[in-house]
Amino acid sequence: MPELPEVETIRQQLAKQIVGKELQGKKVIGVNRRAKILDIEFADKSHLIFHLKLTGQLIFNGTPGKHTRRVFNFNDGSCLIFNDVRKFGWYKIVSESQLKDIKKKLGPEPFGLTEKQFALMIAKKPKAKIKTLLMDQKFIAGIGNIYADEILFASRIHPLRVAGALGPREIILLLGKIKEILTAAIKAGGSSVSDYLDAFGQKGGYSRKHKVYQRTGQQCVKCGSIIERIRLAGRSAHYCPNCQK
DNA sequence: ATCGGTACCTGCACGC
DNA sequence: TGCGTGCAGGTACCGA
Repeated sequence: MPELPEVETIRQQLAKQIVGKELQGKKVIGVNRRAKILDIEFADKSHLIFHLKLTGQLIFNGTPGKHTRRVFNFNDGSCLIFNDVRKFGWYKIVSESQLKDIKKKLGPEPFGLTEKQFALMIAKKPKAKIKTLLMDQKFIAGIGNIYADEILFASRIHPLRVAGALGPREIILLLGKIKEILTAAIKAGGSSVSDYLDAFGQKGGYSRKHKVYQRTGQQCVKCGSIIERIRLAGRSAHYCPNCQK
């Protein structure tokens, strides 16, 4: 499930619980995130990294169930449960240099981007549809289907618009909304559409704030028009036909 | 080089 | 009740 806000929520929660503990004799010295990858860092410079894909969960001190793929036991008796209904998620131990290679292939983290940098990135992809770009992890890291839809609604940009057609003011607005919405979603503990749970097994509160995602056929909160859904690059795109041009 | 379509896997909601 | 269809927070791989 998780996109940047969900992985970041789990990261913050886990960091408080497991830093300083030992897993198979290796001391945890940090819990990091890059894009949608969660990274548990050990004192010996190895890293246990996870990608939760659509339905992965990491529950601290959870109870193993039907979809539990792995239980990680810490030296103090606590544990971390990895659940994944659809089995797309993965975890592996990597070295510092392997992790560096993985990170290198990803685009920039949204929060560090300046308007100038973002405008330059957009200018290099004039023909790409804007929603496809937002979800491209090599273009910008961490945004998936939920937040791409919500960000475009907040920016009043139609998902099929081509990047080259965005004006300078729209590009600045878009970057602002990317940061604003991701920040708000982290604050709310992410979005729970169906499977997502945080590291304590709780649902995220941001789903209640979705304005377009999975609101097909319902009224736009701004103008009352009916929210539409189209197919784009194999995914659903939800948008308000009146607000988003 | 960049696009869309498909595959990976399981479960759920819906219509007949 | 049961079956078939379509859909789901992601991404890798394929051929056009």
